[in-house]
Amino acid sequence: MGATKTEHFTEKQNEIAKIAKALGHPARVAIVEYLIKVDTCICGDIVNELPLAQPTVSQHLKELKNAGLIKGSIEGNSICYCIEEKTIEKLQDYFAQISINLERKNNCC
Amino acid sequence: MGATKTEHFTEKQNEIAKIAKALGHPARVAIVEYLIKVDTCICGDIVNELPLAQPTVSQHLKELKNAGLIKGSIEGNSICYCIEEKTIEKLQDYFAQISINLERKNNCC
DNA sequence: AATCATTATCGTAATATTGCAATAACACTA
DNA sequence: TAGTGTTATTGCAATATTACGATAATGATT
Repeated sequence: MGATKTEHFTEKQNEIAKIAKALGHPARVAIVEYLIKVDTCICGDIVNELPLAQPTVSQHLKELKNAGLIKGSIEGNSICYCIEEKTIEKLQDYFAQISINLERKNNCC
Repeated sequence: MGATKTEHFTEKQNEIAKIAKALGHPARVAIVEYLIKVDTCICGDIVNELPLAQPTVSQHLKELKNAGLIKGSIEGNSICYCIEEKTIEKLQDYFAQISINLERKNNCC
């Protein structure tokens, strides 16, 4: 045991969980926020922005990429990372939809 | 090592990461969706809705409660669980803000 | 070609998560 | 109070995550 039973849940549920999980670490939240703050794709400067060692940052970037939250393209001797807007949008839509459904709720608690 | 270095990040980043982490498992996404779908607080019927054993569900509920996504109140011999709307709102606001910032971005990729 | 700068991968240790059987705790009911 | 139904806790095994030193890989610079 110890492995998540993904097969029992819907594709959408697994998708949301995957994206949420990628944002389930403050370093990765910080990376995403930084990419948005600098207002452009960033080439070779993410490691210095974080209080973590280079391999650790690299691993976090990999996970964000794997979840589709960022994309990276090789640019000379460094790598340009930027936000994958579609995925952020997907999350936003999801929570917006949830909020709409919540408003219809007859608050019983 | 192995423990997250929360002390190096902002309170907001840790807060968002904590909520996102709680949603980083399809079973917990399913629980939240179910609580919203039934359109009311639900008393003693969550275990049957999930393809997991009762102790596992109980643990997931505990984590959702710990992250502030749901709240439970004792109601006779079962427990009423419902969505903590404030927390969902917090997430929604966060992603809405991010999306606004993204729109201002000069898309370079 | 040698060096430098940047990022990725490997290997490893510490810790956390996932899942469940067994059991406990609790309130209701007969 | 014995029994029933519901939820929580404990204890454990399997797996995943987090972090980083060492090292490799890659492209640019000299």
